[in-house]
Amino acid sequence: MSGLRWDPAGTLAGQPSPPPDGKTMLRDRLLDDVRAALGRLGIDPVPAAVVLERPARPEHGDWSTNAALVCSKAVGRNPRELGQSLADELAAAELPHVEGIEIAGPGFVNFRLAPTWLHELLVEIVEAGDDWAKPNLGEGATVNVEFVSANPTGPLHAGHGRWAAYGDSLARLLERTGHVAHREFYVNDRGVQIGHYANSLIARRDGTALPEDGYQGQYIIDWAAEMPADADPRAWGLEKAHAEQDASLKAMHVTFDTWSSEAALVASGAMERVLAELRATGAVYEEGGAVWLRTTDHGDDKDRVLIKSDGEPTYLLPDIAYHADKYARGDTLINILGADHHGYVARMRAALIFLGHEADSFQAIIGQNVKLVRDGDEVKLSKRTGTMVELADLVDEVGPDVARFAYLLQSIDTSQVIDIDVLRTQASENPVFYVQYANARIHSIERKAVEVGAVRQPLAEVDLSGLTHEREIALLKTLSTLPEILEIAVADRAPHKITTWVRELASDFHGFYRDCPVLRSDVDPDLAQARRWLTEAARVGLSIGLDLLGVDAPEQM
RNA sequence: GCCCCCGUAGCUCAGUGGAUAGAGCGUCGGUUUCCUAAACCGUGCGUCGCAGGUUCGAUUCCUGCCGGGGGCACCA
Repeated sequence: MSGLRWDPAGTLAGQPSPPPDGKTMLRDRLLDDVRAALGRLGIDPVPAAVVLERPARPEHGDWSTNAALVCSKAVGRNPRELGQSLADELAAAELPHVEGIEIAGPGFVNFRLAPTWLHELLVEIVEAGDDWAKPNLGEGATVNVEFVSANPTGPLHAGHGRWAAYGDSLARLLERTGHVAHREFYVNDRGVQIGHYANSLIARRDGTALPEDGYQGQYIIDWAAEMPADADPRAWGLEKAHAEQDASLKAMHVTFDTWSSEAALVASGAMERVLAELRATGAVYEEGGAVWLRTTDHGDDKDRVLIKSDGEPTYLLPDIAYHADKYARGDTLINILGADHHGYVARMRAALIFLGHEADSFQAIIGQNVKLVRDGDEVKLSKRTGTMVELADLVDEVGPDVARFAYLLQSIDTSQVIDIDVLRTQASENPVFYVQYANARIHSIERKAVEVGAVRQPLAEVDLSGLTHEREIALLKTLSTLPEILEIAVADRAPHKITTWVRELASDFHGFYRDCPVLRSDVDPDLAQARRWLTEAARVGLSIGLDLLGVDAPEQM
């Protein structure tokens, strides 16, 4: 094989031009070829179930298709025999980069690719840099992501950190895939809890007994001591809680575009307007002195009260007004909620449908709760009882990177145990450092190169064909999966899939670093240049992955 | 009773329609004249909770059951 080079016209010598949209489309091209070959074998239409997938085992090649398994019944041929015909047909087509086509197992057709496709990929990654792997799935669609939304009656606790990390990372994922994300925090600065909170501050300031429904946390005592004598405890308390929460979130590198005040919304008359709108749909009725919404029309298991028989609105009514208002800041609403709120979803969706919104424009993500462990015992997180671990303290102790990575290690569907002692004392063996260390090693190579005067030649002048070591191939293969990982992660609302990928990438880089020296004197100069650029591609991958998690990529550790 | 999530290696968890189910931690052992050993390599006898069903094929989808967590207000 001759060396693969990048020429100024933007085509790869000896290879077809890359697709104009710049997407990594080898897989799509291969699938098209498979479908065309099936057509020539008389299979029409080709079932949608025919797909290309990555085999679990390397000896099964780089790509595999289930086509023969899926189609055998329809054409009355056994899968292996049909697979053989398909393999022959595809072999005759002499597809680019395809080095071998074999039939295996029950009838899989496996493709083995030449390393040239990975060399082409390397060029694509390096040329695009941080703009690589940006599939435009959203096409500019606006998405409102509401998360955390803790009551403004105290500081955030360590459990809130999970929602902060998850919500922000999901927003980053949406932004990378062609959506416009709007991060929003809803402040319930109205209602009975606020009264209890203000009264607790007053009691602590005056040294009187805490009211029955008061907040017992130490922070109330501290804050009351800070409160100026002439301050309005309610207004001051709300501002104080907001400032503390905002500071904790910023320490985690999470910032919001909008903090929405429930009190301001209600004062604007939005609640009355939304009630009138609901009445206009005929979905509102009175019974037992209360005003009800017929949410059972749209999947709820019982109707819900909007206005209690004492004339006071329930929490639901302002919440409906709020969600309706959010559509001004996003065509799709994503709400990230704790498991204890799952019952709330059906009634809210029903209300929004009555207001004319599409059922799937409101997406609730129900995350499982966080258990906090310290000294081997669970720490209950409650503002009321006073035992709590503040998010600010946790982040202060272990840093934002350790915290975010820990929160994003697992699926949001799994209840999570955060062991503070593990985060703190095992800091050096924490998975986040494993990934960051890979990045630090990349930069250390460049620092060393400068030190010894090893110049990196322009990519266009570098022969990449020497990149055939299994470590080099493994690293490139993992890089190649990022676009599809991104698609899956955003579709599943699953940032932890990025965490998994970035750990895999770091692992591949550490293996490469160990076995494939870049600057050592006994390395062939052409190969050394190719490895310099492979290192750069790895840097791009780590940078994109860590950025999606909101974790820094330090150049030195 | 009804609804949601989970049940995979000693522990913490990935994987979610494919061919012999994977990582990290822990255990035990090995690797360094030149880019950071925060690394690398080897070491795992797992009924993928149990039973049916759908499918050419199920840890993955469906149903039932068992176990764990969370909900089921004219509270928020």
